[in-house]
Amino acid sequence: MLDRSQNTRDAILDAAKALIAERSYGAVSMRDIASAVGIRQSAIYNHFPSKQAILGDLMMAHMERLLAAWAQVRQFHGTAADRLAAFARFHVTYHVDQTDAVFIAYMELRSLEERYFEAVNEMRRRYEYELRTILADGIDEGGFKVRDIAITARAIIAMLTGVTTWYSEGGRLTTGALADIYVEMTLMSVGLEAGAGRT
Amino acid sequence: MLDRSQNTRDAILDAAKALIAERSYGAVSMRDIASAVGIRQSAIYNHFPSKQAILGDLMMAHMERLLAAWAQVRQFHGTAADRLAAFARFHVTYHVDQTDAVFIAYMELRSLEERYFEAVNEMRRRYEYELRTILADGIDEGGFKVRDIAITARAIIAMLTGVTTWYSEGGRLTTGALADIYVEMTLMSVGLEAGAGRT
DNA sequence: CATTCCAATGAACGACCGTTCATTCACGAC
DNA sequence: GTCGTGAATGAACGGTCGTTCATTGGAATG
Repeated sequence: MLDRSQNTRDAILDAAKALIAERSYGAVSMRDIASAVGIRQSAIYNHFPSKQAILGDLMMAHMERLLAAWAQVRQFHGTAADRLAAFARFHVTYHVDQTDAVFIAYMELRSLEERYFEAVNEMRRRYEYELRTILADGIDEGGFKVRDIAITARAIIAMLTGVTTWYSEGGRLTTGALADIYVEMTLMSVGLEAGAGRT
Repeated sequence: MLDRSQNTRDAILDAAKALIAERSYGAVSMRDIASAVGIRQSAIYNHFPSKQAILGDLMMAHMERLLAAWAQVRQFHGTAADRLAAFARFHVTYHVDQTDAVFIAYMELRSLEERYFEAVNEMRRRYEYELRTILADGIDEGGFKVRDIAITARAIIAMLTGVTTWYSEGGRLTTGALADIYVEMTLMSVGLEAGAGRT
């Protein structure tokens, strides 16, 4: 029965994600993870070769899901302003539901062994490149005021990702209203008027 | 001779800051810190009652220095745009030189026992309030397009603080040029034209 | 010179760490 | 009914963790 194995494996990943986000990788033990799943520590090694592999799996899966989700949403047509708005809206709405994974992805990069680190970092670069392309197109089209594409891209991503550090469900705003605000700020931050992006 | 004690104490704090920023609180041992300073682990307890106290001291000192540095720079006169520009410039230039402390302050908040956590969080609120005041003034004066003061303040701080995650000395930009870009993006993000703030 | 005081030491503590391994167990395939 | 397979177990491993403590050493004070 492969199902059971898959479920236990996922349960381990889920428990590890929640625990590491709460306490950090170094502060979570295999015994903690096992007891959250309802098994003994040694049983984990039937599913993962090491503690590092759990962290590596978590971060790789997070970045892969992020890139795949963006690939489904991205559009090549429309003005650069439209595509920037779409990017901002996607980033905020996607990340708001994944605060644990985002937190780990940003905080535990340094806890990763090189083999995982390189792969995760490469995916981060690919994601950032998507935004850089939009900014470059916006400059070509004429509407964007951007002094430095690399810095602007990172500044926008930092601004948008910041939502995960304070957002909590059941706050005063819906996800949509929250995204509206971030979309507008993003557009304005590259010199566009409020309301420029149609998305 | 009080000097020697003070120096050893500072050396412990400096070593802990660098090590924790590199590896995280949970992954740094008292033996690691001691050996970086050149003493034995047990000697640390002549200066700090516990490992937690070292982390607490680091974070409290960081926030106190930040608030004190801002208090020296802040101006009550000038337009809101000027003061926003001054805030952005201060935040970027100050944080760029303190990447270790900033990283710890953001990452290890959850590692802090409640007593320290409350104090540190209160100082963070005070700092954020400075920016909120500027935004509120800018709305009153008429020039700012801000849909939500709380979210805008956090978005701006996240954007500006983000510089610490990738900036490294000896990069292609001077600190001043870097700050110029962030100041301009900050002003535009609240709907001001590029070049609005005079600072 | 004698006294005080504090930083530093090295050994030890109980606890917990990640990982290994022989073994047990439940189950579907033949 | 037997076999093979893979998940789960509990005990154990060597090591490291934060912390304690009696002791030492070396200035500053009187």
